[in-house]
Amino acid sequence: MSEKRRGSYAKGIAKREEILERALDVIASEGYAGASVRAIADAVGLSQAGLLHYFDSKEELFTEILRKRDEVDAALFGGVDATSATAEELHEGYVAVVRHNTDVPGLVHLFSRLAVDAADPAHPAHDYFLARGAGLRVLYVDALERAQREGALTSDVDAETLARILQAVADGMQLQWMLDPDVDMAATIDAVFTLLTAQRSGATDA
Amino acid sequence: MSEKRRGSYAKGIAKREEILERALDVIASEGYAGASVRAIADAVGLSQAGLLHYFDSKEELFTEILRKRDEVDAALFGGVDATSATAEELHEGYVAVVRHNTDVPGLVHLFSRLAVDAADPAHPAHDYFLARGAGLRVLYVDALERAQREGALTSDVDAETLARILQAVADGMQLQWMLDPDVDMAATIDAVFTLLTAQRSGATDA
DNA sequence: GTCTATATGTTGATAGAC
DNA sequence: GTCTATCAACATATAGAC
Repeated sequence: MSEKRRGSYAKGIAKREEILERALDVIASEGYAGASVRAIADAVGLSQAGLLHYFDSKEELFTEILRKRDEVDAALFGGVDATSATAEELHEGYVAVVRHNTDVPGLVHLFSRLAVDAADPAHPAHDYFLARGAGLRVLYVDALERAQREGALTSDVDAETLARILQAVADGMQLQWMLDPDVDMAATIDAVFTLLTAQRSGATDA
Repeated sequence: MSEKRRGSYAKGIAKREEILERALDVIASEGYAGASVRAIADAVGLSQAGLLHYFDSKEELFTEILRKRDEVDAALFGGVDATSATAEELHEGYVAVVRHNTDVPGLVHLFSRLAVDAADPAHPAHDYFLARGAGLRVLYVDALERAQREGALTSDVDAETLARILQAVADGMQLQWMLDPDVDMAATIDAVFTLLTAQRSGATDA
């Protein structure tokens, strides 16, 4: 999982993890303002060159920070690990994550910024975002399809598309929220789930 | 509407517009790759300094390019002008715009990039995005509320929130599409409208 | 109004001492 | 493994000639 690292073994890898965790904390609490390598270096108590000793480039560094964030979030809330969540668990987990994001504006900013930069296939975050999105959607589709079969969810739209919509709303609401922190991201996500579940009476009941 | 411009009058303003239109074409066709002022300058046939003669800064330049884009789009599709669109017209217009965006990846990229940068209240695009979002939502809310009163649309979620969701899906789908151009933005937007309209049988009919 | 030239700043990355 | 020092590569913005 970390094959391309240099001659450094356990010690170096541990330090690398430590750096990422520290960077995560700093960005979360102090925000991301076009964060440069130097800024992160200062924050984690290393020189700029010292920091880049552990990462091939700035872009890789930031990509790894996001990866570490996912890891931490997955541990806190049932992330990509939860293989067989119910739609209700999915709903609650989703809202919980979004609500939590409100407390880490710097990470939201970093995520959005990299999501745009990652459009370039040569950017290290390109594959990260592709894999992340695909992974999340697999998780969603699984839960959504089950809910659809149980009639607890609309079947007017296929689960794959529903998953994309859920992801899009989350990402899009982050943009709105960054622009105006008064916007209630969690409430809006919640409303989407209302839309998905409210209409099961249509073809089934009548 | 353009009061802060310098001593230049009609002539200068016309040139400014010409620059923006040209820049729009170039970015639309050749893409936006972290486009610098110099790149735009080359494209429009001016030196970098010559171009900045018409704009206070790079950030203002790019903001104005987006503004011009809105202007052009509003003329092509019923944009912010259409005051009393029906939900159906809204639906069609929305999908048409999104479909059109597929042909101008550079503009989509620029838009997304600036949407992130505009999180900073000091960025010239901050007010632009705030006003743009608010304007679009007023338009949507108007049409959505009317449709809700007619029972053609779900009333499980208030129109204001629905408008935010629609906006979020569009912005979020752009991120997904930039990452993977195979993603069908228009179809996904279409599915959202399906969600909004499919469930009107719930409380009303039964 | 537009150019050339340049001031000024910042960044990411590297070389080499310790 | 970490630092200091330094580099080259831009970028934007400005000054001043034409």
